[in-house]
Amino acid sequence: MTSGKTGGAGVGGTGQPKDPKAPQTLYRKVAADLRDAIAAGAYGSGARLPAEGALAERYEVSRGTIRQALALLRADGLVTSRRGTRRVVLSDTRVQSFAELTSFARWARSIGEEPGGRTIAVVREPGRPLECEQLRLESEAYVYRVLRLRTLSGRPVMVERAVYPEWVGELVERFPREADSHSTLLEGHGVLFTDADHTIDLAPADTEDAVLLECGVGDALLRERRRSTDSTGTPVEWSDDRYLPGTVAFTVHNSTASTALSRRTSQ
Amino acid sequence: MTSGKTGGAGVGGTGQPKDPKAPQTLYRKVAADLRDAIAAGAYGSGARLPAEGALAERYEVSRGTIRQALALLRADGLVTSRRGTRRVVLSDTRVQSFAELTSFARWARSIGEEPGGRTIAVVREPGRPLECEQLRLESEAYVYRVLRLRTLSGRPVMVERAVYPEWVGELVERFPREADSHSTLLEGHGVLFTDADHTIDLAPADTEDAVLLECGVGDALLRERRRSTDSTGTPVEWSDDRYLPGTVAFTVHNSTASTALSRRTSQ
DNA sequence: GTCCCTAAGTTGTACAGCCAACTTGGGTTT
DNA sequence: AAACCCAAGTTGGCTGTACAACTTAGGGAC
Repeated sequence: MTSGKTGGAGVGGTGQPKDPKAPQTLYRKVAADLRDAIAAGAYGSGARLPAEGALAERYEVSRGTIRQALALLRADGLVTSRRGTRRVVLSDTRVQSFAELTSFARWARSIGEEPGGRTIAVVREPGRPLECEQLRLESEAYVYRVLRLRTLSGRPVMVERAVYPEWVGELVERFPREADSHSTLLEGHGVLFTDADHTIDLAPADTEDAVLLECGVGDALLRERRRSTDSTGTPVEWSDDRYLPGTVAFTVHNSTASTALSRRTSQ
Repeated sequence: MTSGKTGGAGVGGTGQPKDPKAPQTLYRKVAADLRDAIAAGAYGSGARLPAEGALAERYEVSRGTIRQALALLRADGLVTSRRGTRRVVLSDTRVQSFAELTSFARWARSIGEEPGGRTIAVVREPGRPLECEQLRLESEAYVYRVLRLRTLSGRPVMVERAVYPEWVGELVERFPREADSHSTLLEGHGVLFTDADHTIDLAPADTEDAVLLECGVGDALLRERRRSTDSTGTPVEWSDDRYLPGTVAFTVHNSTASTALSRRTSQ
């Protein structure tokens, strides 16, 4: 490298819409550029990536920055990393990871379907013990409970029972009934999701589920319970989502390098 | 710090059995020690961790090493990390993450249950198209197909249909029929799992499932399909596991910082 | 008392360098 | 021909430094 003041030798890839909330740091730009390059087939699946040093020269950044960028790809399972040999491209499919999972609407659009949402009911009442615990509120604290039916291209697919603490619920209450995505609306009000804990198992449909999803009472549904928190670790949402069988599957990549996925005994 | 040659001011925590395969690097030791401290309640849930600089002094390592250690805890959702303020302890429950998930036996023991396994059948035959694709073999390549019934304290809980490429299958074929854990046996032969992709959804029991799990044909089961690879990215195992409802749930932590979890349309 | 601003503390980003551990390929030896 | 060994290349681990971005608490102005 020559001087290293005016950085950037083509990191402004135009591949996909960037997450508006992600800070535009050097290593994120490099990671995004490498993602684009891999998705575009610049390095075929199974090909070996250039050495870290070579990438550092190309992007005119230090090797440490390159390593930060590659760590992101590594965590998503896009590339290997083994001491002694070059990194290898594992998958050339794009992973949207976090944002896609926290928002039903964003996920739906990413697979080319039209998301829909209809709010059935919003009530404010004292939270149940489990809910208060999940939201880290003192028991009996008031919460907002929102029942929504989610559709994919008009077809009912999922029943969402979300619970919010008061400071969030007051916002959600004012959202339009037909709003596509509560999470993007919340972002507009400064409520950001940064972490989520998911529990995935199987639950029988109750009468409400059966009516909304047009299935039989007792039919098995795929259930995802989720607690989302903001950057301070404060719980923002606790939700119980139930999907019709065959409409959705959950995928996880985990590695010895990072990522927490685990089994749990039910209840 | 004074000289920084003879390292280590008490990183030899004796909390839990260490993963024998994880290299004993400095930052892993620090991370393990911090995990132990958190689990032991040294910093109550919600407490603020010491600053990185303070930890660096205490452990007599550089701040960079501390940051590597904290990144591990961050990825597991144990602590927050926000610019400008100290890290906050989020959860004081231990997460075993990878090893626990890849091995049914290890998971079972971690929750205090006695794992059991009975191999029903082992056959060598040409792989089906889906299987060959998952294992990255040319189509029609020979594979080993292993059917096992897994029990928890004697109770049948899961049917495992694993498919291995020949070089692995030859090893598995020689394992005892009642072996608890194939994955630990494979480790003994130098076959290490480092990455896994999981797909979780719901599947109806076929006649074989019904007989083994003592449930009705067509009953809904929680299905986990998993492809595990070694450190070079070579697929080592492709498995279809079906759990009786109510016996297990899958949990994931994901954050904007790392981790890939996503929805997928079924099939 | 309330508001505002500043300063100290803390984490994030980036850079540079050094050595260890490991892989690979090629040449040498047997 | 096969086995062996060595050197070059590459990633992992660790240290040190510097600055930017952000939070928080406390003091001062009003």
